[in-house]
Amino acid sequence: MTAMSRKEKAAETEAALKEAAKRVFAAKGYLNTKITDITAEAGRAAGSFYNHFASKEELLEALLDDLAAASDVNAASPEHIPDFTDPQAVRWHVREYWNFHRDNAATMLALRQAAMVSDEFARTYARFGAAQAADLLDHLGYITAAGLELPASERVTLAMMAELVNGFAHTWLLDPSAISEEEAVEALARFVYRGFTGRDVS
Amino acid sequence: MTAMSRKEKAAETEAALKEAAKRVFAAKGYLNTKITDITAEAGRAAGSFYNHFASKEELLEALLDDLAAASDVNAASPEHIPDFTDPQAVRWHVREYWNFHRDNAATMLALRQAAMVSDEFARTYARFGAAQAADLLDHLGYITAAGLELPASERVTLAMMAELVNGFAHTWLLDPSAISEEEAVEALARFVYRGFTGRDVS
DNA sequence: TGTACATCAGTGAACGCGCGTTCACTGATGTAC
DNA sequence: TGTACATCAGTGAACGCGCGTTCACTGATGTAC
Repeated sequence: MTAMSRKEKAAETEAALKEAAKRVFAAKGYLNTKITDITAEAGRAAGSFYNHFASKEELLEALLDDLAAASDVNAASPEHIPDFTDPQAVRWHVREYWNFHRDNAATMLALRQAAMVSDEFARTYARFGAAQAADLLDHLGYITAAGLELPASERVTLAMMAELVNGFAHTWLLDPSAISEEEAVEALARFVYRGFTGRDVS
Repeated sequence: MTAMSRKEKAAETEAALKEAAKRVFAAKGYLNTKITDITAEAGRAAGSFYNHFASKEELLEALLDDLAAASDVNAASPEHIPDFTDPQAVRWHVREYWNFHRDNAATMLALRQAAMVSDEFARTYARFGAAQAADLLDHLGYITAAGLELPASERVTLAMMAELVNGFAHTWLLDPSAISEEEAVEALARFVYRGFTGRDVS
């Protein structure tokens, strides 16, 4: 281990705490995790935690900031098709959500758990859902423009989709052996496409 | 207040604690509720709780037992149609789930929250889902028998439906003003029917 | 380049708050004779 | 029917555990001159 400046050392400890937190959250859940579980996993003293975060809540907020920063990167992809009358477009979006949940499983689990006990995080969680929905609103327009009928208003239709995809991904993460990712994405995409359009994929 | 036998008095206190618990769970959630919140709401002393329940977990189990006993009553209804190629049959089942969640909102919320921190309750929650699914397995047979294709295997299809209906009902209970119950049931029924059959309701 | 002092990240034992749980006590109901 | 004692539901102050949080201390890095 080479010599480090103070800033470097502090940044490294902070990163170690965040990574340790994600591992511990994934293993035993956010609500069951004690501050000392995180510091122990990170190989630091208990007091060190408070040099970087005022509380477990603040650490979670930091994780959420990281997550928001990371997901901005792959926002505009060339494969993106907004026309939801095309099953491929729906499948692509479902896969995006799926990958997001899989890649950020620990943080999303923590957020869902935190939302159960804190109004603050409940609002944050709702904001996540609203942001997802906003991106898709115009995509539904292609369906009505093609003369097809949504199952409900745009807002409610998107809420149902979010519940289905997020909930299924969350449940899958608790037992990943139940079904392969490809099967899961395919099943969700087909269910959602049918729900949206009232017709089958083929 | 007329004189009561010991048994009667104890039963009344136990009932009062359960009812108080449901009110407090609904107001602030299971995980945020302290034993003394329940006894205060019930108008009893803190120590009284332990004459009836060894812990908050045991109280929740008692609530779940009550719930199971109550739901056995209206099991076989004359309106029940198992043929899921009929949109009415799907709508009827969705409404049943919806009513169940609405009528037992506090207990179901508590169960969902308890499942986040306890493997024991996570298993109980999973058992609830499995019991729902078992009742519907043969209903899906009507769809394949009619030459229609499910979006995935029977097991996965039912898991998706459960996620959608339970999740949406749960979210709705947090903000019942967003949409009327009739609209919610209609939207869910249509989405599910389309997802199951690949065709529209009409 | 060297010395003296300041600053800071990290440490871990100790503190103290919150809340679950206990228990000696009260008053009422049940039982024995 | 009456008396004496036993039993039990309920009470609430007090106890104590668990865990978040603090803080005096250490050793290393940064700064002043």
